[in-house]
Amino acid sequence: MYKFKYQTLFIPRHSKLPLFSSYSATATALLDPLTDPNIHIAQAPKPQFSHTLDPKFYLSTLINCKNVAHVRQVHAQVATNGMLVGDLIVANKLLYIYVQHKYFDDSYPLFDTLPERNPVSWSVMVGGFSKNGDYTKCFGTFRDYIRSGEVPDNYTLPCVIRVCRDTRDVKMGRLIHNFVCMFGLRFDHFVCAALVDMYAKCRAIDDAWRLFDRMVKRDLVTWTVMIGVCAECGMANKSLALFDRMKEEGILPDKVAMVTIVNACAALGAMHKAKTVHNYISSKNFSLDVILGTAMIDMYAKCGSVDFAWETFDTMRERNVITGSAMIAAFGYHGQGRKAIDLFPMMLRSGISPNRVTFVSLLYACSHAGLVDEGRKFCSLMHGNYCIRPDVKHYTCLVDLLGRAGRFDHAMNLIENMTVEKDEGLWGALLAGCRIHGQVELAEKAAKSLLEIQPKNPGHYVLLSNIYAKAGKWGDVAKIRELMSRRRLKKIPGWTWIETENEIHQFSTGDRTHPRSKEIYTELKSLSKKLELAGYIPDTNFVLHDVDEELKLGILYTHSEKLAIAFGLVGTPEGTTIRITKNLRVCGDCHTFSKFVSAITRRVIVVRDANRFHHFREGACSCGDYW
DNA sequence: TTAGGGTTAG
Repeated sequence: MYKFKYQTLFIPRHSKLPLFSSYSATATALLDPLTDPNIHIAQAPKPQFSHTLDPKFYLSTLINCKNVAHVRQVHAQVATNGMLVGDLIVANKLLYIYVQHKYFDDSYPLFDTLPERNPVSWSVMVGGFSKNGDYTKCFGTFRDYIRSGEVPDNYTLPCVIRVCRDTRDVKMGRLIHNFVCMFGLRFDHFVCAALVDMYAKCRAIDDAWRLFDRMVKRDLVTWTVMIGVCAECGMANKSLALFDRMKEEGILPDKVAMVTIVNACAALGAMHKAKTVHNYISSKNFSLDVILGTAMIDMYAKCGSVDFAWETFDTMRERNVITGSAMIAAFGYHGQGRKAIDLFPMMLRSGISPNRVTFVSLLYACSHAGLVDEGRKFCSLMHGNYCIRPDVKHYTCLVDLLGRAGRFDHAMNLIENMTVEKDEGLWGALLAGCRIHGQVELAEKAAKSLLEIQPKNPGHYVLLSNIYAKAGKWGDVAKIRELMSRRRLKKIPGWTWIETENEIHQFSTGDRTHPRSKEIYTELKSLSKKLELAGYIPDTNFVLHDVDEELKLGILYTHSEKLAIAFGLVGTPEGTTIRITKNLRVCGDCHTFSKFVSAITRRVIVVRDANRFHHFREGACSCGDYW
C-alpha cells in the first residue's frame, strides 16, 4: 500500500539544506507508517515534500511527527524557508514539542535565537523547566521574561507557582502572588487554582482557605486539593464536610477525589463514614483499581476493621507491592502478626517482590505480636535475599521487637553498631520497651538521647515520668515535672473521638460539654462500682499532676477514653462494637479499665491510639498488654 | 502556537 524506497535517514541538526525534495502525499499519510513498531527510524521512508511557505502545513506536519528526528527535519526545513522569522506560531510549536519531550538541547538554542518572542514562547520555556524540575532555569527564564518588559500571563504564572509548591518555598510563593496581583490576575481561575495548591502544599492553610473561598469558580481539582490538605493537617472531619459541600454545589467527584476522601476517612478512623464512602464508591460504579483499592485497605485498617480491609484486598483484581504492604501493615496494626507473615509467601507466589516498606510492615507486625525470631529472620532475608540495607525504620522495628521481649542487650548491641543515623523514633522505641520492663537506667539513657533530638516534645518527658512513677521514684517524677515547667512544656491534652451513625463526638479529660454529659457521668459512676466489684483497681501512677490521691482518682476516672467509652455504652445499641480513636497512646489505667468494661458489658471495644489498635474482648486485649 | 492543580503502603 505504501510504495517507499527505504533508506537511512541522517539529518544534521539545524541543517540549512532543504531536506524534502518533492511533495507526493499529505504529511499525515506519509508519517503514518512510522507508528508501526516494526519499522525503525533508520529504515523509515523518506517523505517526499515540496517547498511550501504555508505555516498551517508545517503545524499539521509537526503535530503528526512521530519522533524527534522528524521534528528536527521539519525544523530544518522551516529554518530554510525563513518561517522561524516569519511565523512565530510555527517556532513556538517547535519549541513546545521539544520541551514536551525534554529535548532542551534543541529547545534552548531555538529559543535563544528567536528573532522575536511572544508570551507563548516564554510560557513554553518556563513551563518546560518547571515541569522538568529545573527550578533554577525556570526562575531564570521567568526573571528574563519580566526584565524583557513583557507582562507574564495566566499561562506562565501557574508554572512558576508550581515550582514554589514543589520546593515548598512559600516565601517565594508569596512574592509571585504579589506579582499576580500586580499583573491583575488575582481572579484568574488557573492562577488562583495554582496558588491554592501551592499554599496548601506549603501548609499555609489559612492562605489556601482565603483564596479558595474567594474563587469565583472552583473546579473538581481545587476542591480535591482542599479536601486533601484538610485531612493531612488533622482536620479530616472538615475534609468530609467539604466533600459533601462539593457535591451540593454540583461537582461530581472522580476517582482521584474518591481516593482523597478515602484517605480522609482513614485519617479520621471513622468506620461509619468509611462505610458511607464505600457505598458511594459502589453506587457510582467506580472500579476498584489498584490505587483506590489500596487506599480502601488502609482506610478500613485505620478505622479498626482488619476484616473489611482483608475483604477489600480479596476482591481486588490487580494488586501490587503497595497493596501487599498495606495489607501486611493492616494485620500489624491489629496485632495479627501471624497473618501478616502468612501473607508474605502469598505475595511472592503472585510474582510481587517485596521492597523496603514491605519489610518495615513485616517487622512492625512481628514486633506488635511479640514474634522475635520471625522478625530476625525477616531481617536476614531482607538483606540476604533482596539486598535491601536496613534503614532507621527497620532498626526501629527491631529495637521495638527486642525491647518488648526484654532483650535489651541485643537491642543496645544493635543500636551501638548501626551505621545509619539514629532518630527520635529509634530512641522512642527503646524507651517504650524500658517502660514495659521497668528498665529505669536504660530508660534514662534513651530519654537523654531522645531529648537531645526533640527537647520540646512533652510526650517524651511524660513517658520517662511514667517509668519513674512505676518504679516508685517520686523524686525523679518531681524533677521531670520541674524540668517540663522550666522549659514551659505542657503535657499534650488527650482527646478521644467516638463515632455514632451520623456524628463524631469528641471528649477531653473531665469534659462536661457534651449534651449527654449527665448520662455519661451517671453511666461512669455505675460502671465504676461494677468494675471495683470485678476487681479493677485504679492506677493513679498514670496521673502526672501533683495533686492528692482523691483528686488523682477523680482525674483518672474522667480520662477522655473513659468518657468516650461511657458514651459508647449509652449512645450506641447494645451489643455493637464501640470504636474510639485517641490522639495519644492509651494510658495504662484506661487499658485496664477497657479490659474490665469489655468483660462486664460484653461489648467489643476497639481503640485506635497513636501507635496501634487495641481490640478489647471479654476482658483481654489483642495487644497482649504490650503497647 | 502555549498553561496549572488532586490519588495507594511503613
